[in-house]
Amino acid sequence: MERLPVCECESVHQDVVDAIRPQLLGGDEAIDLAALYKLFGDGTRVRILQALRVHELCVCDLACLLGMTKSAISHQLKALRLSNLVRFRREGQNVFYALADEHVEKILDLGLDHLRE
Amino acid sequence: MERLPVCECESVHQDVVDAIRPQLLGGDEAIDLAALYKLFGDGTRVRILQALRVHELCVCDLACLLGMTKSAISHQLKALRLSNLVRFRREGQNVFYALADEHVEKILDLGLDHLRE
DNA sequence: TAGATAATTGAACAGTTGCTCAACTGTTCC
DNA sequence: GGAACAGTTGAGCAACTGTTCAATTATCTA
Repeated sequence: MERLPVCECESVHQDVVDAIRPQLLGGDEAIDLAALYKLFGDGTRVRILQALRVHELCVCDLACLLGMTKSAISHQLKALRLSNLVRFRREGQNVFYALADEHVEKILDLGLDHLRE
Repeated sequence: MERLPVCECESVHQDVVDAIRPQLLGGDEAIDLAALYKLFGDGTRVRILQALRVHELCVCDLACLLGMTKSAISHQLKALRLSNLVRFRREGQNVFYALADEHVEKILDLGLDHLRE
């Protein structure tokens, strides 16, 4: 546990800072949260997730839909898979992907709300 | 408007893909959404935003709280400012930052909900 | 079994990102 | 005015990211 935020300033509002400090996100928690949002922070991944809201899709479908190579799509799906944002099932030669839970949809909607003000 | 997603696959589920295509996010919209989430996709920025939920803070306070230089904090605040996630007011030598609206808090909460399952 | 297609993987490369450092602006106080 | 401090800015650099490419795995069919 690192803790020693030496401040370079003189007149900090010490009371407020001290009050906030215990409420701050732990280092790990901040990193986990950032890692989650990082996955939504790429145009390709966002379009994949948005497409999967409508219907489960195989890698081929997604590649076709987004006009990208299967390899590129597969790499992104792997990232989404590792963070449990999507789930998948194999059916013959195809692997179908779907959103893992409704949290993902809520996050997408909230972002779109903000953009559309 | 680019449109020519030639598919490298043979047996795509064409009906589903065609049905989804019009519902897909426009290129710009996907990029804007990703850009928004990208801002939440960094540990420093997330900690800044989380701190600002409690009380408005000056750059110095944030630097002290996070144990980082004022320069590093200021760079991140600039990014948050340019996307209207925070607002600021100058008071003497200090510049106080605060969350721009409650959308930001909602997004943070939704992410934390997901992490804590 | 061999051949075809779907999907995954790892290395490599260009582009991006976040911090540091030094220089600079803006405000207060003497 | 000038010193002191808060904050901003731009260049530079190391670390990270997303795509491409080539090779590989997995499944189906003949």
